[in-house]
Amino acid sequence: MRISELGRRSGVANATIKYYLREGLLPPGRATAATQAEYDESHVRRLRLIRALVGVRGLSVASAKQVLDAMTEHRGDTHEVLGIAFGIRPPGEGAPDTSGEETNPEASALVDAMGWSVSAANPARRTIDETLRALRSLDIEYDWQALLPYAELAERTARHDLDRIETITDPLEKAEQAVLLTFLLEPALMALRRLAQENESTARHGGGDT
Amino acid sequence: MRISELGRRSGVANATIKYYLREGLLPPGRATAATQAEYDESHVRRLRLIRALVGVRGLSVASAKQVLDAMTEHRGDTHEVLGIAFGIRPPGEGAPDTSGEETNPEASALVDAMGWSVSAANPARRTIDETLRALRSLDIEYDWQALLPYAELAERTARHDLDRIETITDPLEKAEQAVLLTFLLEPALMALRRLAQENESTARHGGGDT
DNA sequence: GGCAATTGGGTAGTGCCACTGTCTAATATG
DNA sequence: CATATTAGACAGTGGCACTACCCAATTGCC
Repeated sequence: MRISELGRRSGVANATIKYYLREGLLPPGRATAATQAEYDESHVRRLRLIRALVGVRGLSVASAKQVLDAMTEHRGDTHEVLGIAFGIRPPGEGAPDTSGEETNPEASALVDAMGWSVSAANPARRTIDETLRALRSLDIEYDWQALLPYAELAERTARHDLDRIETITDPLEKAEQAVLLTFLLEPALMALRRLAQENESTARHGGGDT
Repeated sequence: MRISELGRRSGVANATIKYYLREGLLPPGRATAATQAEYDESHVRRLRLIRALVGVRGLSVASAKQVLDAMTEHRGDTHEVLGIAFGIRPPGEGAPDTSGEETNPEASALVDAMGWSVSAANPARRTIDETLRALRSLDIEYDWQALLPYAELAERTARHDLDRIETITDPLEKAEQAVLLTFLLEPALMALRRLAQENESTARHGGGDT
């Protein structure tokens, strides 16, 4: 198919497709002439993938590209794909690596306490220390130990995630699902927490309606 | 104190403080003359709060304003504050309300199944339906029932959140902590999940190091 | 074969956002 | 009184995610 049909089938504007092509998010079609290229089902799918990561999850186009690249390069290696994908930080500050040094003592303590084995380079460590630092700068007493119960719940969540991914045999699909379930599910999980919070709050404070 | 000291003490650039004042995120100081205003500790704190919501959590300035407004207006009513705060959607699409109609059948089914009592207006419902729709548009079999185990974990998370908030007696602080723990903790919780995922993945796939 | 319609590819423009810089008149301070 | 600082208003900046336009080549259709 040509670009117009691709646009129609994926629900993405023509000009936007060209933009994604330029940015390398979408692989180019098979050129049949100077002004003609053939796209196929894989392009439609890829576009939906992009829209999901950018639109639903809210990743930046650049971050989405990294995720997508990791996904297609290391097709088989779920572990590797996730490793790269985790390096993506949501829109926010992004000081360069700081790798090597143990700059995140609280995350380390937490990881140790949980008996987890995770790379020192996992940027999630920094997120945790940053959050705790922010909370304390607001005079809220909060340290890694306060996160322990959450870590326990996160562990179960992760087990669930991995259980699901393991049911897939095709290594291509596996890497893809790993990324999708990790990233796309995040807003939904936070949404669940909010629903649960409202429920719990209602239950405790009585029906404080409005 | 005057603006320069406020800037020094909060670590926010002078011009940025003026910007926040203009946007209404930061209440104006007590004007002592046409070109002089007095700021106090509450301004320092508020600035740290803003930076936490905008910088760490990644809220937009406009969203942060809504949260902050809700927090200061309905000081006592934790339930109310959270209700308003939940209305904030992270940077992403934002179709207007669609209130009233039951447009989110999957979220509703989930809420029913969990026996939760949450307002039909809670925007988290939409997030859930959106996510599920996105997943299915990518040919991934995923419905609200697949979310049930996560909902169960979310419920426990929420209980924890509320437990902590209940320890606070001062209604002012209470509302503030509710907002902070709900919002600021989100990146940390997702970070925990990623750490747990890496750990679990390593445990299952053997030490697939790199 | 002729011709309107479509296409690829490139460049420039748009709108929004979160600041940032500059200017002015009015203090504050030594 | 001289110098520095400030509040407040406004214009400018840089980044991002598109979006519009243009052109030459090609296609489909009569």
